[in-house]
Amino acid sequence: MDSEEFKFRKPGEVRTRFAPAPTGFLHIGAARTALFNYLFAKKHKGVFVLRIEDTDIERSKPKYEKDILESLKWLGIEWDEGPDIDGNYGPYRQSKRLKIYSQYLEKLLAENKAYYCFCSEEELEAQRQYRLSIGEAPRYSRKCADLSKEEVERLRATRKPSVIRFRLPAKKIEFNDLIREKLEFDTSLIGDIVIAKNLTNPLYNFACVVDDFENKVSHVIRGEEHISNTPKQILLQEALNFPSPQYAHLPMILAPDRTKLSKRHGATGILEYRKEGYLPEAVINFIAFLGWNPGGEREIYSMPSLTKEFSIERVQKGGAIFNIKRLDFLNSFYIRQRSAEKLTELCLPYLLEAGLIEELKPAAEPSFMPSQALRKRKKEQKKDKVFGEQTQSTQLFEEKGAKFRIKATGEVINLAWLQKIVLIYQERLKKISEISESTEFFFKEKLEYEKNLLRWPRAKASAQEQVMADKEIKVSLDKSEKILSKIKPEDWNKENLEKILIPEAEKFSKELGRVGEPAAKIRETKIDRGYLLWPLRVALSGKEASAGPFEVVEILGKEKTIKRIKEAKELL
RNA sequence: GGCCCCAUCGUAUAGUGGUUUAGUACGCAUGGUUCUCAGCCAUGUAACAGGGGUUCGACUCCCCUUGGGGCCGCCA
Repeated sequence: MDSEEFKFRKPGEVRTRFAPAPTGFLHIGAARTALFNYLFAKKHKGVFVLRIEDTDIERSKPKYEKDILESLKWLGIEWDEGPDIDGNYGPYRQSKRLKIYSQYLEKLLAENKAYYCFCSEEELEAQRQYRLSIGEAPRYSRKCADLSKEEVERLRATRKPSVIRFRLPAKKIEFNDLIREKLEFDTSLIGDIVIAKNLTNPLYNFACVVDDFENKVSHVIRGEEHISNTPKQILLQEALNFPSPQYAHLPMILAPDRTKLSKRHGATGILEYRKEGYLPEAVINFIAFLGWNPGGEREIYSMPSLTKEFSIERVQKGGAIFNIKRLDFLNSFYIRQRSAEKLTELCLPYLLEAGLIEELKPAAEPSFMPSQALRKRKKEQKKDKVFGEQTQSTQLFEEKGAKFRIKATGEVINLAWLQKIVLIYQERLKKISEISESTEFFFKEKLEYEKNLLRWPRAKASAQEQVMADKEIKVSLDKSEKILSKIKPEDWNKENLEKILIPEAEKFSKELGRVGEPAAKIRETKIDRGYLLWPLRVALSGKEASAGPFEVVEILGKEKTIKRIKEAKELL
């Protein structure tokens, strides 16, 4: 409570904090602030504190607190001190610390460093407009600054609305910003700021100063928008006899049009990125490089290497534009790094969500399970249904017998089969969420596509402008069907299929060639496997772009492959 | 309007007075591998905002202009 307590911070000990207001979802900018505080603390073997600044009772919402905690957890930004993940905030939520603030407030009042102000909001607004109109900074007139004790008592007794103002000393303030170096302010331009609505309702600048002191914060790393709050807070520290922490103000993160990042520019909440299928390591790597870089040419950094390399001096001063293409690049990189098991686990929720597959009904709940435990389990399952913590799929992985069913056909499938699909799309995914759209053809009963898609497009682009005729497509598909029908089930794998189909495709290219041209001439033309492989692949996938035909044929299996070829021929 | 902050390719950045015909990555373009897409490989594209100083020498230091941003709440 008293400034002696501050001395409990060991000399040289680094303590940083992230102090968000739960008035919105945790967005990219705030996440980076949290990251840099975390990195700085870890780099210096210090302590990272999380504190919830909910003094604005109107706008603070529990759902935002939850969102903040869950976002940080997902990103792997772990706090050493702060609320428990499951809602036990202890002293790390300002609304739980009102007594502490009121004590400091009374002290300031008693020392005449703060005073009650009874001016009405209308009055203040009129003043503000006036000062603005004469080209000056709006500043409080100090009308109530020198009210006598008796007058204050009288006014308070009448229950006239009041606030508490800080008698802000007019002086030149200079502080050293770790990123921007020397910053100077003339506080005579600021005026007496309101530090509390009343004894039990502190406002940001005041509560922040008290908490930074109480939390023994050594380094305040925060966004650029707080630069102008810093002189006010330093003055408050002086009045309260608190030591000043070191400051570092991070550059803004801007939208592509150089304006402030907002909802207009797509997803801004961190958890939205999770839902879209971004990996936390990609998001971390990406935001770490917004306004900072280690100086070398390495671009891929994990949390541990970031912790090792981070230095506040290398933080940029200018604002950084958020470039989603780069995030996508990093995300696809990290997707390619994941193991097949992990990636499949990540894809599962999307496949389920898209209604492509469903989980086989689990065995009925044991009847002896207490109803309370049952309800709790149901509740948790509901919460984590799709994009939560994926606890369900993890569990399923552990149970070897995990099975799914293709919704459209009712076929029972296992994880190994899903893993094969995921694997051939691993290098094609920018975001996990793309898995359902690009692989849906594996799960459909019947494909729907334009008949023209079956035509090999390169044939169309040839000099003669000749297109594969329907008849030729049919010949091509017939050929594929014939070849594939002869392959034994035990030979039905990618390597074998390739070994058989490639020579056949080359042979077919010579046989067929382009419409109307004599075989002799065609033999001279370049071998083009597309005449056989393209119609085949489209017949199986119904898509212009997909994974390779051999892989698709293998995974689809003989029966479905033949069926789809037949269905394609019916289109012609 | 006042105060404050910032400024290298489209984007993120390297660069801390001569090593720079300014490097890297993303993006984009072209070519190769390839039935397609993706991936991979190769090549290319593109920047020191402008003007004054200081200096033998300036992307690097100083000033001005311009441009961008932040704050000026009984929000944080």
